[in-house]
Amino acid sequence: MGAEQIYQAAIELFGDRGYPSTSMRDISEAVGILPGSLYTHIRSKEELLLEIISNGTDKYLAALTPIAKSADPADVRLREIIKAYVKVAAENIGLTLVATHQWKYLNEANRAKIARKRAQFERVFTQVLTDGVESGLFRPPRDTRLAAFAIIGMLNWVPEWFSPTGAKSPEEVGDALAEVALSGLSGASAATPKKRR
Amino acid sequence: MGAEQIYQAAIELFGDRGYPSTSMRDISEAVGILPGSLYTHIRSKEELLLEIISNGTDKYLAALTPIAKSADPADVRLREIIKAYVKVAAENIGLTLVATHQWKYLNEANRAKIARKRAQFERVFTQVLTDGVESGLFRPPRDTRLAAFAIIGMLNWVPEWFSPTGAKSPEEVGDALAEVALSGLSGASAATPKKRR
DNA sequence: CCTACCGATCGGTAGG
DNA sequence: CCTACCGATCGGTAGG
Repeated sequence: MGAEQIYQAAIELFGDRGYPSTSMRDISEAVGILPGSLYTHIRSKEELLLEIISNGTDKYLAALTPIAKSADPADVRLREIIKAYVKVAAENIGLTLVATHQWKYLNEANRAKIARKRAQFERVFTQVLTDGVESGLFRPPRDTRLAAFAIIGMLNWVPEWFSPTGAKSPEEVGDALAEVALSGLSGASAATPKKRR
Repeated sequence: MGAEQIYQAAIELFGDRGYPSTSMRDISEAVGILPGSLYTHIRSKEELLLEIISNGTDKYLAALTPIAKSADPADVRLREIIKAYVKVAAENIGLTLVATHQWKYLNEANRAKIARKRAQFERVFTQVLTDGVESGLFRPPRDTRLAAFAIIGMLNWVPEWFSPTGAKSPEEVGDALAEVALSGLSGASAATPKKRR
């Protein structure tokens, strides 16, 4: 038995009930030891949260950054980034919920560390959007950062409704969201991307 | 002095720190009375949260439902719904954050009440999307509910980044988000809606 | 609206 | 990893 089981239990519990209303006693019950014994494996509740959020954000950066930096056209890159996000989110719902929302409960120093990673995450999107505008693939939006927030918001909402046992696969969800982001809902089928396989 | 000040203080505090980590003592300090005195005006912390979320959700339903039911074409309705959402969100950031995220902390009976209102909110979007497909204004999406979640997610993210003192007005933000939702990022300017005034 | 207080629960530790 | 416990804080109440 090790720290790993404690982290896994904490991810599920923090994701379900939130950090402040998950007690160390809840976590200790989930892993089957007594509350005080947790502290052989971890330093504090705060450190547990920091580690989870830090790893979670890193997982997204590792999945998205290579796509953003690839040589593909910006529209292809945006589509792949969206699909990659949905895939990671579908496989890590609890982790994603914690990383997206619960950094607010970190102390100031730790929140600053995570803020840097979050800014990096944001830059993945603004970079691809800027590239797309410069290469003439995207209409110049009124504000690039705002357009990035539109896409990021769409994605951040996924773990709130996606069901691993539902009818839609992560692939299908990613395709559908990429279509909204790239072509919107209205307009002719000319803008509709061809189904690839 | 009355219950109103307590509600206002609770909205700000719940929005900033979250429900579980806001204490009744925090709220009592914000309104300038002692903790026990709160209970002359409110029944419990739970009831305070329920009232806030219920009113918040009602505010959105009141703003969006009439637009959804209007006789305008579906694309116009969707644009107006998005703009109305952003306007309400910009004027009620704390309230919106609480209503969107903190219903999870309600007990089961109260959570069920709010779930009904949330389903109604969701139907505003699916209805307009369905209308748009039937009238030929929208391309048939792979899944209407999923397309609705894309738009809702985009909107739910707004209170996380919108700044009332920032450069963009709610109007501008609403226009920009409506453009992404309706036309997407890529494609010809033919799909770009004309600026209206 | 205050004084004074309740039992429950919190994160964490000393000492084994 | 357990026993036993710490001081702090929690939502809420009785009685005025």
